[in-house]
Amino acid sequence: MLLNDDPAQSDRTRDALTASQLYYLQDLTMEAIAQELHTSRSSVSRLLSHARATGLVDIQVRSPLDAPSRLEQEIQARFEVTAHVVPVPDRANDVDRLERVALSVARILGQYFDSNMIMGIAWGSTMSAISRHITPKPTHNSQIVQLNGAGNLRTTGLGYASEILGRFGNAFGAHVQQFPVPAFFDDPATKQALWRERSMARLIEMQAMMDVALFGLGSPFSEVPSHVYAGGYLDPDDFDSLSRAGVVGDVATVFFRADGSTDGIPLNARGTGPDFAVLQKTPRRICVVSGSSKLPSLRGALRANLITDLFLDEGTARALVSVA
Amino acid sequence: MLLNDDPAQSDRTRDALTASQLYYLQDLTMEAIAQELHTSRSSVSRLLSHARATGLVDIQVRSPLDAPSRLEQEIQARFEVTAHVVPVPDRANDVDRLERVALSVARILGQYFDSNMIMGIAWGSTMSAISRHITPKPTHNSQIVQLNGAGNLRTTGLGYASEILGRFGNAFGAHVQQFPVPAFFDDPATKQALWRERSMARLIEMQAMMDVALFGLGSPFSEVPSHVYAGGYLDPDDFDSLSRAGVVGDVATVFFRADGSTDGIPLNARGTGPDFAVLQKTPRRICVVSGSSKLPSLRGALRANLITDLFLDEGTARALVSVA
DNA sequence: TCACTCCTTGCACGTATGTGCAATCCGACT
DNA sequence: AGTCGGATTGCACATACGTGCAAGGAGTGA
Repeated sequence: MLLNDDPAQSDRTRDALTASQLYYLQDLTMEAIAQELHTSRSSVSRLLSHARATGLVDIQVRSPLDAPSRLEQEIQARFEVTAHVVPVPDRANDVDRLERVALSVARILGQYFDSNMIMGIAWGSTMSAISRHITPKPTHNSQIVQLNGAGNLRTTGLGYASEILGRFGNAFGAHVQQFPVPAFFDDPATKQALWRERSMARLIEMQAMMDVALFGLGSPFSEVPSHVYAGGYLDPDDFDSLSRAGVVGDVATVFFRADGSTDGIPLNARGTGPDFAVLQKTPRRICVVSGSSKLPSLRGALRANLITDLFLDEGTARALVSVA
Repeated sequence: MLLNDDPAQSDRTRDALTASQLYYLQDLTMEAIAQELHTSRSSVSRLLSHARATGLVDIQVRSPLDAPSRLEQEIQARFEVTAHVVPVPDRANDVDRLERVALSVARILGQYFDSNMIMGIAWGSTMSAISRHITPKPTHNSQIVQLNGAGNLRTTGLGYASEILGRFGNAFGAHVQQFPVPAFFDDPATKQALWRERSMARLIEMQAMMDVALFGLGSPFSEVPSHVYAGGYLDPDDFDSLSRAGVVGDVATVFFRADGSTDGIPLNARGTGPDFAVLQKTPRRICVVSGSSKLPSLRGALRANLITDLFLDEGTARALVSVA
């Protein structure tokens, strides 16, 4: 679970460190570094890639705090969340868009997570994309908690969700707490019963102690349905039920309406995601959104006060503030 | 004094920020960025240079804390200071060596200085080299204090020292407190008198409140004499006096012996640097050394407990620990 | 000891990046 | 309006960099 405890890697890491110092702190060329390290230039190139990929070298882009973009300022003013607008050309398709937002988040995420922290994470296409790109950062005594179950009629969901979880845990050297339950129970009573088990209670308790929550948004009725809605988690009856209840989206499979309310939505009694009350107590709640099809969902999440830090692509940001 | 208050720069800075995000967070090529920004690739290259030079982009090389080099560990163990060994090939000449150590320090310095802090800085060839390369970092309500006077028989020293001070102040957006006195008075009584002036007292008081001190080392009797010893600050009598007193070096024109003591060194009564007692109360005391000719001086400074963080080139580090 | 696999290295190539230079733009002063 | 200096731009070139590939090395198992 730890990062560099293989002693064989130690030499490589040391060289990577030296190369990084020479390259990034002293502006030598790779050629010159190769000479000092008695190796070839291409090896140095690879060493530096390695250094960046493992977080030995950390490149931050810091908005000089006085100059957040106009969009970011406006979002902050209107919704009281810290916005990070990711520049993405409007002509980009939804896949690129998601990928680019996820990549940016993955690079920045380390700034929000540190030793002795607990981070809750959801699953879905957004989280999956992020997980594939996180820049590692070594931490101690930290934990990753799964926010909601991932099993469905076809699979236990353990593979998919735990792959995501695992990448986060690995990148941060954190202990991973899986949540081995289906996304939705058939019978609410089963959920009630299971929740009383001590093993589950422990997990729920950890969720209540999260320092950071990281999640995307689901949007059931848009042209580009999210993972939950396409993955066999819900059947037609469920959709009807959501539709009748006026649901516009979900966070970690907890559904909400345009006004942010969740009460009386039947599916929530069977779902496994954390009550919004739990999320609202979490100090930092990072939401990642790409593509304006998620706008209605985003507005609802904002109304529900689920978000403290919002990452979104430029087009969606513009759309968000375009209405009075 | 502030960094980007020229509104004309604002566009450029915004573009630089966007380009940086695309380049460093999304791994686009400059070509692709040029298209998104509707400009030429070379302009993007220049924008990125600009972003790096102004600290918009911050590249850190973080030793994964479990892996300081053997040298760094040993220095830590033996002298109780945090060591940062800068890799420099042994065959490098003294000028390169100084330049490379200074460059490294200049890039890292921002990590030690923040808003609401006071940093005391000395002058000399080391400090000058550092000042020429500092990566800017915006801070608020911070101050740079000159540690010792710089005037000599030929000049008031204001030009040289204030150029260094100015670059630090500029890089951090900090207010600069100059110390407009000679490095050494002819008559100790003049110093006494001046120190009672309120304008001076205020400055001395600020020194006592420093959060960080940054200084190089002087070494009077080595083959490569430091700035103080070559710059017309001392006459032959002074040298004799230092020699007789067993002086091995100075910090901010305060002289000390091999055992770190300063008492009874006549020149100190006429010098303008801060008492070691003042330095010793400063939480962080960063010393930058390059070239093993400064070894005796460094040992003395270590004995005097003047240093909490030591930056030095690899050769000097090896020499430092080579003696039992 | 040999054969096999997996990992690392250097080479060669194509692409990406930095930079001198000339053209152009912009603001200022006459 | 006209002219001048300084800054900014794009081009073209030289250099620096990333990466597929084949060769070599280290480790493993028969």
